Amino acid sequence: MAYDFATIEPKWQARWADERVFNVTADPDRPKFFNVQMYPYPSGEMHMGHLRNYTYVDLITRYKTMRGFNVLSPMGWDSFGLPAENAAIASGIHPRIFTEEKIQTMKAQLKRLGGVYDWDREIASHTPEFYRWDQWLFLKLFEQGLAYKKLAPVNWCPQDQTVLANEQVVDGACERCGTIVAKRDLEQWFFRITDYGERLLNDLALLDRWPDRVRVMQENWIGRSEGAQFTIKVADNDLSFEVFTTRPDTVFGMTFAVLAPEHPLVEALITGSETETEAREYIAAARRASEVERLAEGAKTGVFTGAFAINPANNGQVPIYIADYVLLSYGTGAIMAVPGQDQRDWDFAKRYGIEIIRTVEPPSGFEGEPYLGEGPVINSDFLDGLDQASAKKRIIAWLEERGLGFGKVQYRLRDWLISRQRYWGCPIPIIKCPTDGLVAVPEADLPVVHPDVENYAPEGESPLASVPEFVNVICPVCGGPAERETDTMDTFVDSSWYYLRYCDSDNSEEIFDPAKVAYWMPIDQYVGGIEHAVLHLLYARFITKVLHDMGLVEVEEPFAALFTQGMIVKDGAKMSKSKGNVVAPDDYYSRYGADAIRLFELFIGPPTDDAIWNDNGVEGTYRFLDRVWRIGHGEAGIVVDSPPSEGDQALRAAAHRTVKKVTEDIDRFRFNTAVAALMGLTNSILDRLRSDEGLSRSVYDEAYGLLLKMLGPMAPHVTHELWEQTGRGPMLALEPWPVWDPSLVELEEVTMVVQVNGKVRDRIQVPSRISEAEAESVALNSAKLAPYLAAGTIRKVVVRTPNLVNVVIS
RNA sequence: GCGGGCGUAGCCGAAUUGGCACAGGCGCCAGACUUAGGAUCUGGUGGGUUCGCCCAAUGUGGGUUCGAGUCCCACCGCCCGCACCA
Repeated sequence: MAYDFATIEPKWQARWADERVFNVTADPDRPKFFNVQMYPYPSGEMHMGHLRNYTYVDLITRYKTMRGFNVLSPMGWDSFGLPAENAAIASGIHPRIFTEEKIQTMKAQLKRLGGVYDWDREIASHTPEFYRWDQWLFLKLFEQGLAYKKLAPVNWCPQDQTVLANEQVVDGACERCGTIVAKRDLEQWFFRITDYGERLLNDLALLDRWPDRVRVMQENWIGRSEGAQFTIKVADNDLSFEVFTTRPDTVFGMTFAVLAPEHPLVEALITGSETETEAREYIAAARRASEVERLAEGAKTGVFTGAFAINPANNGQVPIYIADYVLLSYGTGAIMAVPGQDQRDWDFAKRYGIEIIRTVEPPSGFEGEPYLGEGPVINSDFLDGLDQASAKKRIIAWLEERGLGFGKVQYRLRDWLISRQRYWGCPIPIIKCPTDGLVAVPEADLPVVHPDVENYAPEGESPLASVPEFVNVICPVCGGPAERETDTMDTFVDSSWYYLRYCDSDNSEEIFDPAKVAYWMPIDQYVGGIEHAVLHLLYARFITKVLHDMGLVEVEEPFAALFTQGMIVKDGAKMSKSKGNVVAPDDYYSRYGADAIRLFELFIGPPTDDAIWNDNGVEGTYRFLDRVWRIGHGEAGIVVDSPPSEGDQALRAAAHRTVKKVTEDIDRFRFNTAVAALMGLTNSILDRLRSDEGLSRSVYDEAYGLLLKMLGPMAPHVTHELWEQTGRGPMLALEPWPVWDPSLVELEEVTMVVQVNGKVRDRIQVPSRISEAEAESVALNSAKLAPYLAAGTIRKVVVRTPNLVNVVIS
């Protein structure tokens, strides 16, 4: 009879909760394990793709618990954000009501899957109890000058009616809604993450249990480059501009200079020049162009300003151009152009007939085009003959001696734009006073609770601005009338520190107790999607370092180990509501139960890889669990009260080998092969049960007990029920993880392969401790080898005990 | 363009170190049970076979090696990241 998961599942879910099996407190006497999944946005919709992650995290919680760790596995909700707000605009329902309903739905789904968390520590970022500390954190950054407001050209999403951080712009489009972003000059709040750029880069080396590709992505994003910055004077007037270059060694090859169209000096240079009209048209066109068009690599175009620059190295005069291939936002927004050693400058010089001077000797036979490789410096006065590294040092020293420039490290990383013109986010705790400027809300007045509004739709500014009772306030410094900041914070601010709050979630006096954080941090296993490789994960590292510097957090890095799981793909696309290819779990729950779903999620493929959904897969794992059930209920064969046969002994050894295999596979995140190994063990038990002599009770009890324990974290409901029903104990989750007997794992006898010239010609059972000489002798005496050996002369015998002998003949 | 990864059966995949290629599952075929089967169970599932075995095979072509899915080179295809960053 098929097992009754519909009864078993609620029973055990209730017991885990009622007996508080997975609720924990800091205990310095026990090794801790802090297991966290990136807290989800409460969309309310959970499909098979989501369940994969939750299954992994729950498996780790249960496995590490059985391994003796004090495991903290909390859950929370990234519950501010646009979907709730957009739903509110559409329906008029308050985003809080909408969000809290979704949270309840998702929580029920997690419980239905059998996920166990310390729910006492549940947090939700939209609650004043949580966002109060967002605001507190903001004030701490503000005090230190790490939060500041400035007028800057920023990314504006016309669809969402809000600004976006650089990290949220993908290929020139809003990463949320795909709308092409526009540039706007706006006063916005920034976090000074660039102050931490070097540390964020260097400390990537500490993250040896992160995927390489995530580290590489962060490295690229931070984008460190070494070079020099120096001043270039404009001929015939007092103007000058700064340039940054990574190739100061090629300065003698500068044959023109380029300013970005938005560069502040441009106006002065073109006014009254013979190319003024042309230049103004070019600048206007560049401003009109979208980011995507600007970034599309194509023909290098530009306009001569009519002005000339003086090369500080040799005082030669070169033309100054405006060109949109130079970006205002990187470096100084102006470059020295050296076509001999730079492809872009070469393209531009060719187009406009500008002189090209090589300053690096290309290898003989090198044809055309800029030379980017190493070679002796030429045409460069006192640098001639040097290699590139020496020339760089020499020219930087030369510039520094004369006060013309200096060596510089440049980062691609920009400050983090954190203000948003939306309703459903944490209010920024700042008061704008006509007398005192930007004033911090006193800590005692936190939280700045965000008010109800009539209309959620953003219209260029935050909906909070439409609430006079909220906006109008007394300045805490001068007591005069003032106005509140109405922007809200990027939700990535919340997620940059939420995991710390899990350590002390109901603290109403401080953001957290540093002692509790010291016990639990760092997170031993962090699990989430690759899409956060440079967003959340970089911000969280930054904020952790800030809190470390404030003395609140001991660790410098929050996530000791990172696992990024693959997606579930169906019909060639990631499972998502918008693609219309989601597989909802409901049918599978009612037909096969939670354990079969979990097991298939584990089995579907290597956890790091995307996996293709298979409609029949859950049925397969269900069949497997049903076999396990029938074995436990004596429906699958015969258990006999007699001493173990040879076959039984082999099964016992196989069971111990499986313990080793499964333990090692879980430790290295190879859940798919761990499940396969358990299926293999089950098949082996069935073989013995169905054998003519039956399976001896002692071996059956041991092997089946091991199977249940190993399967426990994967398919917890059915295994807990079987554990209890077969009288093994009251709570499988609290049993210790099994250990394998090394003497059993090592086989007594192995099959030795005997090859002739690399082809398998015989297989011989030999003792696993066979000596090389014996192995060779056994192999050469093989009757099956005789005809081959007779046909030639033995040249060599390669022996790899105990697995293989290869006889080379000719 | 730069950087990284991948390519194994009809499908998903396994193969810690260079050492028996394809574990486990899906699908398919046959049989059992059955009023029935889209349930369940059993067996099979590259080709050939005198049933002992033999042969072929890890995208393509080369190389190193006694031995290559694994290492090296070139090519083909797919995926990911970065990309006018000076």
